[in-house]
Amino acid sequence: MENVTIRMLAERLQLSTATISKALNNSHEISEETKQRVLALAAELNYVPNPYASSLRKKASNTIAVVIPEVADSFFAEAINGIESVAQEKGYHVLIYLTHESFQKEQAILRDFQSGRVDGVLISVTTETAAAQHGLEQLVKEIPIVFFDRVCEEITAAKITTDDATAAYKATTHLIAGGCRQPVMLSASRHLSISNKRTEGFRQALADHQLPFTAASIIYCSNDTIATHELLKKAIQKEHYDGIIATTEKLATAVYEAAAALHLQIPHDLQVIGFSNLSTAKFLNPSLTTITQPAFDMGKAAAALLFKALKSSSFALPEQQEVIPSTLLIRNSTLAAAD
Amino acid sequence: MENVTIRMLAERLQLSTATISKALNNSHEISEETKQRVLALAAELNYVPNPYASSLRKKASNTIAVVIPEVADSFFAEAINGIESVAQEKGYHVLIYLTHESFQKEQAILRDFQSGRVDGVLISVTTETAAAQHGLEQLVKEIPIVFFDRVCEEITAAKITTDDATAAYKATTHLIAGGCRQPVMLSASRHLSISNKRTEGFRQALADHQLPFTAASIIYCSNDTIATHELLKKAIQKEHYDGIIATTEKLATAVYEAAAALHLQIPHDLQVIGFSNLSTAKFLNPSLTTITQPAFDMGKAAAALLFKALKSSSFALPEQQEVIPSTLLIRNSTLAAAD
DNA sequence: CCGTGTTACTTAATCGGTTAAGTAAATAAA
DNA sequence: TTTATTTACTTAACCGATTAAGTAACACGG
Repeated sequence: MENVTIRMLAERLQLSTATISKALNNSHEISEETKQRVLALAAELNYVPNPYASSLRKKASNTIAVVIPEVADSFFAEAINGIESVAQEKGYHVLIYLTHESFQKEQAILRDFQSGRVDGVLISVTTETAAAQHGLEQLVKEIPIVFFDRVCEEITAAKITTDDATAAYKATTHLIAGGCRQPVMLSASRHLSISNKRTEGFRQALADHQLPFTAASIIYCSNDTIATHELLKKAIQKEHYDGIIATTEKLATAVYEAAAALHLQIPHDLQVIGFSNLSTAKFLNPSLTTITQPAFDMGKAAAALLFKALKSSSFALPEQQEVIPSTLLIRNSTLAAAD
Repeated sequence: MENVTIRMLAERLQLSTATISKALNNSHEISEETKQRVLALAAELNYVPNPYASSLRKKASNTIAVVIPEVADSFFAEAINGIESVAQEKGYHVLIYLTHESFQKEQAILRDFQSGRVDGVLISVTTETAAAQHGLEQLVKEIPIVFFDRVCEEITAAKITTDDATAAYKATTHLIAGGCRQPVMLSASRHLSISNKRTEGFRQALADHQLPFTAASIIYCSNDTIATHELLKKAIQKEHYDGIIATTEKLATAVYEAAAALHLQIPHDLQVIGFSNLSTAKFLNPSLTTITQPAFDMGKAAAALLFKALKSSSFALPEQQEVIPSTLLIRNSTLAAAD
């Protein structure tokens, strides 16, 4: 059986395709009676409109893109959840693209969006992304786009972030309160504003407690699990760190792995705080003190902002910013009590 | 600036749109020289073809849909990873739809696919889905579709599964070898073939070890976290289970939660095995013995199968089946040693 | 009774590509 | 030299919906 089209409905009912289209879109130009007849036949024949014909004509796809580094990170998984919940409610479709932290892939993906494939974009950039070289600047002007979590500092655009500097400051203070004198921060990128802000909060907390900030205070880790494991083991042995702030979920578990390999007891030999949304954090051995980001809400907020812009073109999207606070959840991988 | 179209290229080069189209598609009808001129101008003007125009005419969207219950489950997160890796390689786009275990949502989503929005579908059905009522039977005939993990037994269609019965049998045997005499299986559905197969493996293992299979041997849990928690606590207290097989990731952590609430020691009071892909399983307290499903590979296999069908229409997709084995990873939440 | 609106449609152009069918010129074969 | 074939294009239809513009029929106020 062929696909049912508007033309088929028109022929059956001896009406023009224009009438059918308008009837289906509940236009005031069409009589109640005709609308009923059209709707009835459409239901009977199981008519489903071709979205691409409609998109082509209307220049709107009812589709948004989500561009993220990976899904297997509970922050992004939860964020997708938030995004999808809003999109589904608004009748939008969600295309998903994984960059795997590759700036090249990210660029290729974004370039494609100039085709009009999507009405808007939600993006969390790769660790390699530095806004300068990027066509991002250009794209922001051409298509509604909302950055979330990993944003580009240099670009004027809509952004949903969490309070990274404050969170890092709190985490660091918490480590110090637990007796830590040699804290280190594991960072995933030198370029990302999110990383720099966390570094800033970390540095500030060290300064406020008269602890030195040196070259050894930050370790930049790659996305390569094995390399990171080796790097961590060597660094911990050499520098005798007594506290670690892991700024990504993967890095947090990497620390547990390294500690196990070096026979170090968490938290007595080494305190650990992770930026993580793992629902299993409290069941880890020992349970992991976390900076928990409001992933679901950030996803929702980003999507909501985007849809607001899509609805009214007069809405000045690029000026919107929102910061949703993270929470320090104190568990057994650190020593200080809650205050 | 307006979007660049094929017509604009045509006017600039004093050629017909047909020539431009063919040149861009590297048709043999076009001279090398003209192709170069077209490509050069396209690059210069940053031409990106409108996918919807092309989809409309070619009746192919270069897009697939992934329909799953949720993303915040590491099985599905990894599966998406596998799917996306294949899709990206083949130049396909991936639409994602979350059913949140709602059969109604699932139906609405699938119905939309009759519009031609996607060239193929990868689906893992909801816990509520029973094939019979479903329009699934119909859809399978109309559009290439591959079921993965949670399949519909009654439907003849392409399926990628893991060895659920065998895995459950192994898990049960392992519990029994550790001294368990009152094992219980936590199931997420009465309808799903995946659940029934696991039940079957469980039942068989009990029978082979002269243990009774009663109404209390299986607990059906809903998707409601709080209700599940209460249900679990009560059941464990009442029936004095000494071993639990949690058939979903969420249920595994729910068991840890319930055990903590009841002050039960895992594994001494209660052994636990989870069907789970959590990368943190080995860091849990105690580390969790898991049946680990090959999530990434199942995603890849499902996508590969789908693309094979999309490439050649003569390929008999509905007859394809593949079973990829799961692995029992023995850790500290159970007592028996590896054999 | 005439002009003005309103109602309920139809006609035809349009979105931006793709492709079957046609054509003119050049080349090869007979 | 004539016919057949190949090359490199063009023309125009088409995919399926949307929408600006047009129209016929009827109602209504003055």
